[in-house]
Formats: sequence, structure tokens, C-alpha cells
Amino acid sequence: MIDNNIAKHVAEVLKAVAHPARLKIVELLVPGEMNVGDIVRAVSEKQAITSQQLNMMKDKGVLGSRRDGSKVYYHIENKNVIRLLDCIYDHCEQEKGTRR
Amino acid sequence: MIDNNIAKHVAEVLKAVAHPARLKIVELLVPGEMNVGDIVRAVSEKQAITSQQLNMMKDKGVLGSRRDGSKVYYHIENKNVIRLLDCIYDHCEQEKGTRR
DNA sequence: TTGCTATATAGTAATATGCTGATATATCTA
DNA sequence: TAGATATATCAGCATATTACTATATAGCAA
Repeated sequence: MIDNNIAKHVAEVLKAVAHPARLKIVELLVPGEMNVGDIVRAVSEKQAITSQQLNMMKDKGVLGSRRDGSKVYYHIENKNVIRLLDCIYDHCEQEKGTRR
Repeated sequence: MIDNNIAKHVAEVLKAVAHPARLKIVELLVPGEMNVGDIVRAVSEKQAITSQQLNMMKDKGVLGSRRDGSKVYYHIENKNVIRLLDCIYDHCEQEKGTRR
């Protein structure tokens, strides 16, 4: 069976993206980096909460960031979450097609 | 951008498996169904909490169950979580290989 | 320096989650 | 039926998460 520490780590990563707004943020960053202000506008959330979520995902290793002048750009650091999202979105498509 | 309701649903599914013990349960069920008692023994958790987690994942559509006599067998209902796990475990393998 | 924009953080309240011990329910066997 | 086994559920507590407001910090430009 899966090692306990690995299970904990995997659960952390999953929890980091298991939130509607955070899924959207990750989706936004798939094509490339984006600064906080643009992200805030794109997801239509308050600045504070978006900043908190960005920091949270950075803590968990999902995102990374760099500052350029007064702006901070976030990007996907853990590229595997992209594949994760691919799996999930495929899943949604399938569900649509095979709706019970 | 991803639809809001889909985002909520995806987040729910992710949250359902984003827990060390629940990841183990799902892993156990990949080869096929298993009854509650065997699951409890395999994950070395208390009966009550395992039952709660099984029910929770069933609620979220991740698992399904059938009763056979006095035993209840759980199986993976949402097959896409298997692919999800594949992604994640591949990710862990890669991490091991490219440890910074 | 002042003021402006961009981002982060602190404090807090509401809600959700995780776990426990106890109990309830269902099924089987004698 | 009684007793044993299998599973589910309840009540309660501790902790975690979420989201909010307000405030703090960082960089830029005048």
C-alpha cells in the first residue's frame, strides 16, 4: 500500500486545488504566468482572498511566483496538477456524455 | 473559463479523496470491491471513522456499495479517480527522480 | 518626501471537518 | 427467540478552513 508520508503529501496537494476558486486560478495559469491583479479580475474575487489562496498554493508547492517591479507574477510550479486537471476535465466531459 | 457549477463539483470530488486514509481506501479498491471489515483491517483505522469515510465518498459519487448478507462491499463508482491517482502517483515517482 | 498602485497579512467570526465513544440497526446462526 | 457479527449513525469536541474587514508593506512616480 501507498506509503503514509506520500499519502499525506498527495492529500495536501489535492486539498490545495480542491476549491472552486483555486481550480479557476490554476486553470488561468495553465497557458502561462499571470500577475495578481489580473488574476483577481479574472476570477472576480476579492483581492485579499485571492492573495491568500495564491500564497496557500505556493506553500503547498503548486504555484511559484516572481516579482517584477510592483507586480507579482504567479505560475504553476507543480506541472503535474495540469495533468490532474486534464484527468478531471475529461471526467466531466464523460459525465456529460453518459449522464444517468 | 470553467463553469462555476462544474468547478464546485470537481472541487467536491477532489476534496472527497484529498485525505490520506481515503486515498488508501481508494487505492485498495482499484483491483476490485472489498467489504467494510476488510477495509478497516487494511487501513488500520477505527470502524466508525472508516464507515464515515466510505459513506462520505459514496455521497460524493466516488464509491458505490452493495450488500451481500451481513457484509457491505464498496467499489469505485467514479472510475476517473483511478486515472487521477495514476497521475498523482506518476507525479510522486517523478518527484523522487528529480529531487531538488 | 507624498501619494498612488500592487500585494500581503492580521484579526476575527462562521462554518466545516476529523475523530472519538457510545449506540443503533441489520443479518446471520443456533 | 437470543446472541454474535457487520455496519451505520449519533452527539460532542477539537481543530481546520473560509471569507471578511482593516491594515500593513513594497515599489513607483511626481
